[in-house]
Amino acid sequence: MTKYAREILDLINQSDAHLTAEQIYLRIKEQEPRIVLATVYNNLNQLYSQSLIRKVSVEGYPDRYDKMTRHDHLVCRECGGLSDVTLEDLTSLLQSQIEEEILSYDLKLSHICPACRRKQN
Amino acid sequence: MTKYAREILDLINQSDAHLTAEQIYLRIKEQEPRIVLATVYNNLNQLYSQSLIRKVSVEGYPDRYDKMTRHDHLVCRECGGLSDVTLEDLTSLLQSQIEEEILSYDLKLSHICPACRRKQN
DNA sequence: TATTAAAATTAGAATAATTCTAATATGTGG
DNA sequence: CCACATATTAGAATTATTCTAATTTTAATA
Repeated sequence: MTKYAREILDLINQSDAHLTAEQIYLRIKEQEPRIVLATVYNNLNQLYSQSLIRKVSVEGYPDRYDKMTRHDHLVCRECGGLSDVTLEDLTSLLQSQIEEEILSYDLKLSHICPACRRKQN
Repeated sequence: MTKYAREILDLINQSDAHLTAEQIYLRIKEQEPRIVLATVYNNLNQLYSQSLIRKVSVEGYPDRYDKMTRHDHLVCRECGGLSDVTLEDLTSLLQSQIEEEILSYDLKLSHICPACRRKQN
């Protein structure tokens, strides 16, 4: 694994935010001023295809990258904001209901985040 | 609801495919040759914000539109292909595990579709 | 150590999906 | 029929992401 790949992976694993490629680029750039956005994308794609990171896509927003630790997501219907939530592992419950072999699953719960709820009232 | 909105909604409700905006545009255009892609997007956005249709986003592919009927999705890890699968409704099981009010949820199961499995071997 | 080949990175153009803007058309209530 | 609101069109603009070609770095080898 290259230096950049390592740094990007560490950043994602250490951060609780759900960073976009652009945000990751800006963060890494603080330490590595010569890095370019395409390199970040290249590395993210590689890390992703090696299953070292997750990609979270919410319609209307750029993809965000996340650690592999098992957890689900709350997505705010208003602002698209993501937060982590850990619910019971549903793999076997789901697998028992279909023939198809499930490799993994992705569960997103939609809600209104506290900040947006405040704005609404 | 306008004529175009109605036609787009009907198309989505009648089709089992998970159509992209572009595909919807081409289909509607057969009957309504003057329609323009932006109109399709406008109408899709409106239908979506009225909760009359769903939007399914899989990273790496354009958003697809789907009927509201309760069901989950199988997403092929290789080709991004979507298929429907109806598993038990998990709302109350999930809601019982967190305080936050869940408005809805979106469950995607990742697998390798039969076509891609054949290619692999 | 110098040479080479492979892999990674850079720079910037290209692409694809979607949104925006301004002008025009259509529909609707008074 | 008029005036206004809403929808649609045309096409430019934007955003996220990928691609291409040139350059740099790395690793392996003579």
